[in-house]
Amino acid sequence: MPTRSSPAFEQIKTFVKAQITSGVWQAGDTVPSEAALQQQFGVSRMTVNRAVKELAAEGLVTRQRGSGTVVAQWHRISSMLAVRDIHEEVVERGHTHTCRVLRLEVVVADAALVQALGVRLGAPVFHSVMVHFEDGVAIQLEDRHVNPAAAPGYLTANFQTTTPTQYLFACAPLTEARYSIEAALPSAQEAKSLGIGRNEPCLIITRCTVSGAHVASQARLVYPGMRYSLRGNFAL
Amino acid sequence: MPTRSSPAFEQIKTFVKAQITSGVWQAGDTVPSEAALQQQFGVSRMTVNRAVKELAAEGLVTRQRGSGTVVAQWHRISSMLAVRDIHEEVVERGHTHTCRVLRLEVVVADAALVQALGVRLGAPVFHSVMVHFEDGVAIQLEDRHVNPAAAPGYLTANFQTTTPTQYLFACAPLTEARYSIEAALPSAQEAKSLGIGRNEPCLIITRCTVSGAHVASQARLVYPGMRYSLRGNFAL
DNA sequence: CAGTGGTCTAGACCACCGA
DNA sequence: CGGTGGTCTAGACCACTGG
Repeated sequence: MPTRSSPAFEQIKTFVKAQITSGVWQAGDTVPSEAALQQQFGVSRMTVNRAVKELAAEGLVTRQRGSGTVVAQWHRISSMLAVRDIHEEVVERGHTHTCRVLRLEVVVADAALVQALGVRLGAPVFHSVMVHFEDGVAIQLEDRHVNPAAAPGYLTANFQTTTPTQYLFACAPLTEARYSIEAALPSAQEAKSLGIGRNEPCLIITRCTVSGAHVASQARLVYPGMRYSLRGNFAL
Repeated sequence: MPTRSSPAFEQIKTFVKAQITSGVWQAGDTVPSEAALQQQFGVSRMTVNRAVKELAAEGLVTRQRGSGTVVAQWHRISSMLAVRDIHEEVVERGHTHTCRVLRLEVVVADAALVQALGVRLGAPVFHSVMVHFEDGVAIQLEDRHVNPAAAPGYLTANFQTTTPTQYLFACAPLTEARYSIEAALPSAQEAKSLGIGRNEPCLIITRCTVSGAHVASQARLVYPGMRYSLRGNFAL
């Protein structure tokens, strides 16, 4: 299966993976040392090191300087859950993305915003609410608060051609983000804006992005449960 | 020459990250070539290569053989969504995990199971339904179908001391998984088992795990929306 | 064509672990 | 102490890209 021209380090990785997935090497077993693999494959140690280092990064094995490499206890099957720009996502599916801006305003920071954005109580904060459509169907309501210090021109942006995510990325390079994913019912206002019933469960992503010293933005993204799901897969 | 405080390749990575997060290098800008960085830092090319290669793996830059390295258009906000064992998860939070088995039986494969598990129509399939409690509060209903070819002893396992996830990990090494996350209402039976209202939205994870040639198991995990959320964070 | 990244070598020194 | 992995060098050849 491995192509003849596949790099040596890939062949070593494939070999080790095969030993693990076939059960020849069980969880907890020690993997041959770099010196041993070097002999077995007739390559330099750097090449073996790269192969095993990458397997460790993938979580298949754990390494201990001085003691050795062992097959990881749990082959953690995991996958990158990426939080992406909605426009990109829709276009990638071959559909058309449109957007309707419902609010674009300045509000005064209350206690919750002080906590979330790190601004002073009563300080001005930008607020936008918009609905994103995929081929005309509402799939996301985006309720966002923006720290003016991170994006002073936010209110004058053209959100017909640029999404808030795109705009914020351009003027406040991302350094950190936190998010949570939960299921809940939409508020009456949200249900109306999305054109769904009040009792339709939604996937709600709350995302807080940090750019350098500022918390740039906090977004509440509401997805109708019937129209959206996150998917992912993973293979060894 | 390299400072003893941190490896040279880490210092190079830190430098490049700083240029990106501070906005000196914008998305789409080309990053200095390996030869240039090699000169700048006075290290060998292998060291520079490792640093930039890892940044590419992290998604901060994209590399094109022959043309060069550019700052990635979107800094993916992403996090590992791991397939984890619920018992581990609860214990890690310092709480007590208990489990009530509602069903443990053999069923006959219908069309949906044929599709999901790759068994023949009418073939026997193991089926288990259990509720997991965190400090006595129901947080997950696990409805699982298991391919007997992957875990012949499934029905005789003691699920008071071992979770299905643990059991399957041990006897069917994982090679592949697919999942989807969505928001939906529980079925009447599920609501009753979890002790929640029929109208309480739930986070539903459907997960299909593959071990070698077999699809080992398909699980439907129902989390009461009020009691569970997925969280993640990301930092450059 | 010259420049880029992808891979690889045959050494090397170091920090760490277990006996 | 010998064995392990972590890092690094100063070369090298290759495949690919661009002008």
